[in-house]
Amino acid sequence: MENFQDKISEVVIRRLSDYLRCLNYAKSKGQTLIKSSDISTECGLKSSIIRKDLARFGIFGMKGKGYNIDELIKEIEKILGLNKTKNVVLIGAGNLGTAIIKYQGIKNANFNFVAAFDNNSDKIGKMIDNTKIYSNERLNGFIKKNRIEIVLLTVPSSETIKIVDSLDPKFVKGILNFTSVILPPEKNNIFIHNIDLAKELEVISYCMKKCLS
Amino acid sequence: MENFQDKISEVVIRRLSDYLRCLNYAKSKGQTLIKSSDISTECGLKSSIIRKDLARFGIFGMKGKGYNIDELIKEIEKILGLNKTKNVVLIGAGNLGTAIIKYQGIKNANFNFVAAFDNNSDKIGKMIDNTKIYSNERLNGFIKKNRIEIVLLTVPSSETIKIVDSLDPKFVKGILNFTSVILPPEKNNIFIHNIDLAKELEVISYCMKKCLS
DNA sequence: ATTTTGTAGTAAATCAATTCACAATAAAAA
DNA sequence: TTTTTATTGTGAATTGATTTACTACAAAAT
Ligand SMILES: NC(=O)c1ccc[n+]([C@@H]2O[C@H](COP(=O)([O-])OP(=O)(O)OC[C@H]3O[C@@H](n4cnc5c(N)ncnc54)[C@H](O)[C@@H]3O)[C@@H](O)[C@H]2O)c1
Ligand SMILES: NC(=O)c1ccc[n+]([C@@H]2O[C@H](COP(=O)([O-])OP(=O)(O)OC[C@H]3O[C@@H](n4cnc5c(N)ncnc54)[C@H](O)[C@@H]3O)[C@@H](O)[C@H]2O)c1
Repeated sequence: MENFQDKISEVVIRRLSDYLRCLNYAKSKGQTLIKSSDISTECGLKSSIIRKDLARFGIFGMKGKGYNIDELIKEIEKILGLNKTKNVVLIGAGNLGTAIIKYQGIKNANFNFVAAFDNNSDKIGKMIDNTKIYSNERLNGFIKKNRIEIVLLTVPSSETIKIVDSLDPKFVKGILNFTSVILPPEKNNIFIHNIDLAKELEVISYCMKKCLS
Repeated sequence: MENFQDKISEVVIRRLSDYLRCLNYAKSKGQTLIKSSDISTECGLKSSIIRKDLARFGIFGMKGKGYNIDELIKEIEKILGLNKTKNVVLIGAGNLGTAIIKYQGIKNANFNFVAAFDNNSDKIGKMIDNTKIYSNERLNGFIKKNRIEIVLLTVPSSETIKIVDSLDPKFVKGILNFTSVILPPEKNNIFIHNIDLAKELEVISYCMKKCLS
């Protein structure tokens, strides 16, 4: 249904993620149908682009009525690959890593937060909430055995490259990189996204300046 | 120099931030000149777009030689508004907030991390590293007195809207919102950027799926 | 039945971003 | 000098994304 697709750009995928949030919200209020114009106000977009985005993936609504929310959620989840649970580990259980481990948001939905890894012997063997911290040495065995597909990386920046290069692309398909080493969008067939606090601050800084002029 | 500018899109600003990182790296290695093609390999872009981005802001290199690194850094910092220090506070000194407070990365450069705020009496008055945690009640007075321009928001999502609406746009010009409530890019004349972990995971999930097909 | 209403679907038009391709020019080499 | 070399700067071409504007339906109202 969405595989006779040419090239989908990342902005489209980001919009689908917005639609999904909006749909779940509408559903939580008991709605069962939604108009493209409702999604559009909620997400700050033109309604036509929403219809176009959906049509592109072979998703159609009912003329005069709108889209069926449940169906739409299911379709978008399928497109985003959220219909199949993915196993996730975190590497580097420091300040940021601990915050993420404690954060419940990830454990919902379709991401199965399995374990954390660290190389500090004070931390190895401890639990953070329900998540056990293992020694880094067991990382690759664990990834293989537990079919880990996603890695959250929160080690010191000096360790970033070494760890990324050690991950087995046979299993690991995606990395969310929180370190300040900016990695390319793909490396060894693993997709990488950088969460770059410095860049976000710089963008905000620019916007603020413009607003004054 | 950069104000007879029409409309600059956010992607250009994000690229400037990339160039800056690349330039600082080259500088740290002792280079004084850099070619657009060097920046281009480092940032994964075509060299022509780098030259075009820079020319657009009235920044020019030397034909046959390249760009002067120091000058380029200074110009980009000016464009991004990094030449003037900005005061920053964090609201919500919980798990994530504490990690950010302890993170040294922000304190460098041009962001002056001033204080944290919380409404939990167990936390008020304590220090996290060198940052003091104040009561939320003192927030607006503090913002006014200390000319706080940027807020990092790490409160529980249920508190997000209330706090955003309480911030005085006379002083606060930008918010980095880490909560799971997604805010519009601008509200009450304050620029807002959302750092949305769920969305990043969804995008990664999509990329992974595509890679398998 | 027939008309009206509301909203989806989409082709064409517009707007925006990127890349190409090459002239301009400064420095280095001959 | 003159020639060669390297790299910038930029108009034109291309590619991509968004918006407009209108048609096609389906349901509701008359
Ligand atoms: N804290 C933040 O808010 C924040 C913000 C932006 C970026 N970052 C980045 O996130 C990363 C982590 O920051 P932090 O503040 O949590 O640092 P931290 O020092 O508190 O945590 C790093 C953890 O990684 C562990 N570690 C070190 N080497 C390791 C290895 N080879 N394998 C496994 N574990 C290893 C350490 O034992 C430690 O527990 C850094 O790269 C930092 O630049 C942090
Ligand atoms: N921890 C993460 O990795 C992570 C990741 C993504 C998003 N988030 C989001 O970040 C936010 C914070 O997450 P957390 O894990 O640090 O939660 P947390 O509960 O540990 O921290 C929240 C802090 O805010 C304080 N607080 C509550 N109400 C307040 C108010 N009105 N004014 C000031 N302070 C107030 C609390 O006392 C607490 O210290 C949440 O919205 C969460 O959804 C967290």
